[in-house]
Amino acid sequence: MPELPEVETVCRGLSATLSGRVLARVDQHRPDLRFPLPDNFARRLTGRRVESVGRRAKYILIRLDDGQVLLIHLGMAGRMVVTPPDRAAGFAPATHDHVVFRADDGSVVAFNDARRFGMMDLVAEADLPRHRLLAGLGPEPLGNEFHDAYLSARLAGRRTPIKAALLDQTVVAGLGNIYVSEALFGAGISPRRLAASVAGRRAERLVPAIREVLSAAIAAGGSSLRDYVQTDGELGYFQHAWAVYDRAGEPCRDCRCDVETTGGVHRIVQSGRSTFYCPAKQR
DNA sequence: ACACGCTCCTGAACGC
DNA sequence: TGCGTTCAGGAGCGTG
Repeated sequence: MPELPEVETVCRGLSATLSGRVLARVDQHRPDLRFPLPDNFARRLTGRRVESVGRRAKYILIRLDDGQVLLIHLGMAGRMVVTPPDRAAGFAPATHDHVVFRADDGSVVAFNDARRFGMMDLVAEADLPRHRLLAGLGPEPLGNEFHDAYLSARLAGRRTPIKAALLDQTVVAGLGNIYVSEALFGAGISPRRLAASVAGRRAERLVPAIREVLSAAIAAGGSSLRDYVQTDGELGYFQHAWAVYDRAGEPCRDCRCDVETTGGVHRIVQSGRSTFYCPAKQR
């Protein structure tokens, strides 16, 4: 269930494991994930040195020494399961380990994705900006290009709920269902409000609210990075003390209002997905 | 350009 | 115990 903070943490873990290492062996166990894997996928990766591991939106970018970039999206259930060298002897792929990377120090990284909503591609660095999966992405929410003037401009004229607009990766790249609910709570904005009406003061509140929610989750992920690398790659959401997400009927975080009369956190469905919010605090 | 619904797939959590 | 149903999630794609 990875959104930007989870992907960022995965990247950091992968960087610690793979940066500078040579991919000694790559095993591909099926021809496709959500899309077909590239031709000669395993062969093109084998023997390549990993130069760096980066991120764009929810995509992992693994740069290789021949100018190729391995592009990975974890979809909804994808995980990168790291097995360190001292435990890698006799490694056997688990169910749904679709691609297994072995580094020259003995580390094993398995891409496990039961639902196969994940994606991988292998592209030349020069073609990255034009790649069909990356070309339309909006700015990074933690970057300088994301500010209230930009957001107001992008939301102007849009007659869809702000919840849906923030899930649109061309508006801002990296938010998912959970952090959108959390950010709107932080900004005191109702998820039902039309996107076009989020301007001025509200946009000024929303941008920092998004940044704070993501930054806090990344910080929480950083603290669990050691576990992530050393154990089984289990990687749920870090911030399980959510303010509103998955808390229907409970008081929102720090809520002073009476649950008996307000009903607490409300759950509604927008665009077929759950949204959680506190009507007393979000307008 | 924008809005919306459908779809991919599986495991977990339910109800009977 | 076992079966069936529902739900969760990201985002590309087709249609209006």
